[in-house]
Amino acid sequence: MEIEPKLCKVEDALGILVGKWKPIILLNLMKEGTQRFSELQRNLPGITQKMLTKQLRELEDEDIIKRVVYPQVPPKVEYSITEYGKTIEPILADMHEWGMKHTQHKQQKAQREVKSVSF
Amino acid sequence: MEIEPKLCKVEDALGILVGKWKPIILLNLMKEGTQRFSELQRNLPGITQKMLTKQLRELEDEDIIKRVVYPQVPPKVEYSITEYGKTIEPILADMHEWGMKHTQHKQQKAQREVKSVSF
DNA sequence: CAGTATCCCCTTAGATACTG
DNA sequence: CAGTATCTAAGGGGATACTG
Repeated sequence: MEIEPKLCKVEDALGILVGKWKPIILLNLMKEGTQRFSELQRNLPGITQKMLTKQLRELEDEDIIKRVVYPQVPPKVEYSITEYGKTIEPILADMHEWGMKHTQHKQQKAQREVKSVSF
Repeated sequence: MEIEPKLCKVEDALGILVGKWKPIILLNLMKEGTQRFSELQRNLPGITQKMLTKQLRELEDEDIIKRVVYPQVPPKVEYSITEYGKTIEPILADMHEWGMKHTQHKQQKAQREVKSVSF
């Protein structure tokens, strides 16, 4: 690999994904496609309006998602992944895969530790 | 791709990398190999002892790095990437690559915005 | 419906000083 | 050398109420 630590851009990519709700928001939009604000809120149990708004704005600022406002009453706002945003999908997929293996790894480690102290 | 959002393990992988110094610590250990506490501190300008200790402990807890204490005076402690820890290297590489493209993307976007308001 | 505006808590991270 | 311990500031995130 050989990434020169001084020139490291990992943080830049990380910054997009960091935020309690960002990965799950992205996965939702990627899987379900375009959604309204209220739909997203329904699909993200526990998120508050404030947090949903904030995370969406940040993702929008990075060009990962697109926000379309329909000038009508009551308001209608739709969110979707941009073409550019789709380029981050493989990274999410890899992280998901690694995360699954890591869950396993930790379970195995925990098992070993239990055995070594039991008698 | 199709990650089921409810079963998403992205957060688990993300948790390993999140922390102001973790990516750079990992890249240093991956590139330079085994290093002592003081070497790491030298290679990470600006980090405090407290932060370095904390991030190292967290990475150690996740089995990503290994800590070896030599019982001598003055103390000598060496840190290195575990075999298991190396499995996260491709993800760092991908994030670095994506991060470089993202930097470009943002610059191009900024250029377009400057042009559209100039005359 | 799709947000703002407040208030509040907790965690993260930095600065600094101390120790086996 | 390789850490702890303590204090503090800043920000992330939650609960709740209000609005065009």
